Amino acid sequence: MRYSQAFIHTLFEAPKEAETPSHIFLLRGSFVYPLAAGLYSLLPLGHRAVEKIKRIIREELDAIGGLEVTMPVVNPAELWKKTGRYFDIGEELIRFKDRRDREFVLAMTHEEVVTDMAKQFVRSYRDLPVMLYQIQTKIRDEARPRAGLLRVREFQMKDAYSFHHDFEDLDAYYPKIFNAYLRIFARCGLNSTPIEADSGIMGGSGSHEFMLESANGEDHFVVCPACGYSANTEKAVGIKPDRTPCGDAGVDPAMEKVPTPGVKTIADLMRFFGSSEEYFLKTVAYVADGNLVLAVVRADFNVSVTKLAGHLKAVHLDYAPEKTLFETGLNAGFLGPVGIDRVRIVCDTSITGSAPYIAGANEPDMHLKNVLPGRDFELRETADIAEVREGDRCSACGRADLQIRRGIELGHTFKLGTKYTARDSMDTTYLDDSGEPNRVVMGCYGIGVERLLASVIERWHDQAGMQFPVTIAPYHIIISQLGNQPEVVAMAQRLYAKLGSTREILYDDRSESAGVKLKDADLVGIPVRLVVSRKLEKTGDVEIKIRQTGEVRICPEKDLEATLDAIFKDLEPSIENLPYMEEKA
RNA sequence: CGGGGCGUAGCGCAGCCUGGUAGCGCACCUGCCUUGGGAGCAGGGGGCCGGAGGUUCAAAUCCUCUCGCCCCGACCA
Repeated sequence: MRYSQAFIHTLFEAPKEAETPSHIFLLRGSFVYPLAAGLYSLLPLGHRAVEKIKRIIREELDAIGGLEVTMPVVNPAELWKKTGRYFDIGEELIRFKDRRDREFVLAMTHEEVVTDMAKQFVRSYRDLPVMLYQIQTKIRDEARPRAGLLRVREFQMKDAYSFHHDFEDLDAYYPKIFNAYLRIFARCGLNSTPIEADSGIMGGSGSHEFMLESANGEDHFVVCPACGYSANTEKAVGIKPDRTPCGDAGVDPAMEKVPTPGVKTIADLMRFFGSSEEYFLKTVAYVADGNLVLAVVRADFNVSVTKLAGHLKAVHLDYAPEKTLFETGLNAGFLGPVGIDRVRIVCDTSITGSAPYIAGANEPDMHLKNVLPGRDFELRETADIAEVREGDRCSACGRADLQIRRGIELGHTFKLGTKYTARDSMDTTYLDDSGEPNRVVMGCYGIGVERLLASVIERWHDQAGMQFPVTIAPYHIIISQLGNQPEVVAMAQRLYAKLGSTREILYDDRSESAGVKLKDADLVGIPVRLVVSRKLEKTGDVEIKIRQTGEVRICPEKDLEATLDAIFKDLEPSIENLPYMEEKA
């Protein structure tokens, strides 16, 4: 492709809304064009890169028996009502009516549609297992799109669904998809970290998120440097250290009411009482599916909304409005577990009866000192509902302290089980070899395609621009023709014609100055740059520059093809030595 | 949804406080010239100053309301 015809319009300065590297370079490099918040057009360069990613995904999924389909984005609301998601999902799901007043939704994933398909066609155990996937537009009215392509409202997602005889069959299949994911990301040039993820209210027997460690990620996960345990902070469990003892051992003074006018926050209380965080109980009020719940943690911890929701099996969980508290006779800022009998109280496992705490007295401007769990209030319901912290000891091996990392979620694999095939959902069964009906068991697996492109740029860039891996670069080689002397032009065109039969070439034929051409070549990140200039033409040489390493070599034109073959072989990302999951035969 | 910031040419910005002919750099077009790191000279096109209402002889500028965009947080099948 000649640059002059390629619809590439790079920007010298980035639009001011762009802050993360991928966002800046995608805009500057003429890969994407914003239409509205979280809505982007893919320009030719961006489109080509995305198509390459999709090709890699298809190759890997086809290799494990996946069958590609395409399902509609517009779904009848009825289907979503059947599974309950119509009611469970908030404003993120776009709902509308057609001209005949029928209700529809714009699909954010396709569990309903694909299960409907399976219900129709899967009759016999002979039809299972089967894995169907698609690469299709997904629509989500995100509350806050951000960072260019990292979080958007309309995007292409590879979503895959597998159907199985039973959980054993799903368990046997799961490593295949897990390993395919590792290969997909590796082939795109990314070192992904699979972490244990929260499987939400569905319970389920397993879920992994594939993370790219990145300062611009929005997710947090823990890793144990000793045993390799890694999990989303929403799910991760650390060992909660005991408190340092204080007061006289064996003496448990009686509970005592202390006036604390206007002292509401833990920070204020620490100043007031002169004690550290771990001697306070932090009580937070939530409304879980319409019911008031108090969550109590030791104050050096924070409540994990995900863990609490999981424990309560709640679909909707939110902070309780102050009005609700007031109506129940409770006071924000002075909440505590003592003397409450009508409201459900969940205590974190960090709370033990071994020593007293300071807690809210449930009346305005009052706190209680020397509150002993078990004595002054009942520890009726205890669960791990606290967020893991950096430095908590690993609960898997007990040998090292957990580290918290930031990352971008590249993909998610999930043993769904029977949430969608259950009788009260899509009621999907098959007949086994003895003619008995059995429930189909499912898995689902997603990858955000444009996010993957943005992630590659987050990982592979420098000051000057993007540094694409050869596997997903929009072009393999850019020929920068410096000068317009007839010999130089002839040489550039000769290379363009010759190399074009085996590789994708972007031939910069513009009459721009040398500086502009070289800067643009760096910006758009084509992995190999060939420079043709007057000086080089005289000696019959071509300059080769490798974008990722910056390595430059001068190569005689006659050796060019062999040299490039070796270079490209070298640049191919490896899929060896990944943290593969063992596959059963 | 809460907090903060910003809307003036495709992009980056000045002008606004103190009302009076809408500007600069880059990009774009024409010509000459030039080709190893965002050249040079000359000429040129491009604006409902986000929108609506108000104050005023007069509004990019002052007032009110609205819409949009970005960042932080909340939320995220």
